[in-house]
Amino acid sequence: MKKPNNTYHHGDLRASLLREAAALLRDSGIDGLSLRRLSERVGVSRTALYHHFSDKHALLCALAADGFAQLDALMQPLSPASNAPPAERYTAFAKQYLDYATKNPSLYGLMFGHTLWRDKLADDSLKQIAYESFRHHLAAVKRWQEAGILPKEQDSLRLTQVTWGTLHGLAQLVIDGVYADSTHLEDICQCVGQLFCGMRTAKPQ
Amino acid sequence: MKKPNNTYHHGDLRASLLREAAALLRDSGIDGLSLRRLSERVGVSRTALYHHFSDKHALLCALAADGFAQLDALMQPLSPASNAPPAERYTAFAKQYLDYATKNPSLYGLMFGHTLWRDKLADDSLKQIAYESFRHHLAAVKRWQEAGILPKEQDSLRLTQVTWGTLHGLAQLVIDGVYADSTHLEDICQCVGQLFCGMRTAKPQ
DNA sequence: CAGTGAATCTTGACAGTGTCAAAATGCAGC
DNA sequence: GCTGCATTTTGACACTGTCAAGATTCACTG
Repeated sequence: MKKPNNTYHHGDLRASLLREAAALLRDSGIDGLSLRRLSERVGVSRTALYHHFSDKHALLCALAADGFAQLDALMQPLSPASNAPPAERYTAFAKQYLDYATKNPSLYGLMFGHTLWRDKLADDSLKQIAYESFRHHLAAVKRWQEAGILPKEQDSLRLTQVTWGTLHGLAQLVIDGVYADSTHLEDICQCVGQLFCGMRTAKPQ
Repeated sequence: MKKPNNTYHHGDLRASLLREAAALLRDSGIDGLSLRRLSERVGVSRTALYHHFSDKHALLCALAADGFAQLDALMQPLSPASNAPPAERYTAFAKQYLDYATKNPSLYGLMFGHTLWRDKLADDSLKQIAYESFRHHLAAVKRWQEAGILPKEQDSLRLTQVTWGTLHGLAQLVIDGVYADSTHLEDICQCVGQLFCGMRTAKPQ
């Protein structure tokens, strides 16, 4: 009886939900992203969502998966060689990672923090894209080790975990504003680059 | 009219709330810590808490402050010199930090993640103890720089931010089980130690 | 000891949340 | 044109944090 207009079936609800959810997340943070507010914003009932996502967590997983895809794409073009000194190249890489994190704080917090992983709630597609992103990072670390940018004697897997851990930890600290603010981001990245590549001989390719 | 027994005034409610809240946090995680469950567990009304904490966030801040105190105390005895090689000393330090984090995952997540900081909701006592903890770490870094354990040429503040960031990021990754699991914690810490102290000459004191 | 004020605790209520069951609606195919 | 199915809605439930108003007890003053 209600809604006699031709839009009972929304047609593209899943995509609309994701789009508006991302906007809501960006504007109001993770706490401001409630299903009622989202559905109201999309112009649909509160439970319409359940025919496209099994759960609220499923929606959040999809958002996080998009975030990983963005982050992965962003870090891809970093691989080509340049003739800058190793430390500077790694510094630029760190800067790019931290820039993405600080420019999308809520999304970044969703991708990692927010119980998605802790409670085994991450669905398979999220796991897949997240692990793929890690494998890309691992491959880059191996390349940098062979190029003499990162220490060759370290196990590549451990080194990847540590370097990613460093970037991730710094991102969190800067986002939350606990021990670092974004005004000194440049200096921090430089310190990271020198620490990881510092003593290494510049041996470009 | 109710509760004719002599326990209308609980007498030590604030402390009891904190104790049970910590237990609830440990057992059921951050999402399982609701004020109703907590008050029921303490045996008191749902709003009794509001006479001792202005807010739920205030309670969480108090819990987090306790966590910082524990972490700070734990890392204090690490300062005395030993004659082990630098990398091993730092490895042990990292291991201690990550052990605390992984053994108290929910509390650690509360101390950092959980919007306490992001939304400027941290009250002054929490800020104070957290910053004090950071200053202790900074002082330790300076000592280690002078002892030749950490690179002397780096700015101490930046170096502290980076080293803490590394430990923090690894803690998060291990806790959430994203890219690292706790079985390889030893190896990871070793990698950290060698990375930060690796090329440095062993110059104890 | 009586009595008053403040501190503490309880009950009732409200808006908000995620989610399930059942009914309503529109689309595609026989 | 009718039937089955996917989609959407309405109603309801248990749960959350928090406020206002009343009940109870403690500490202190006269």
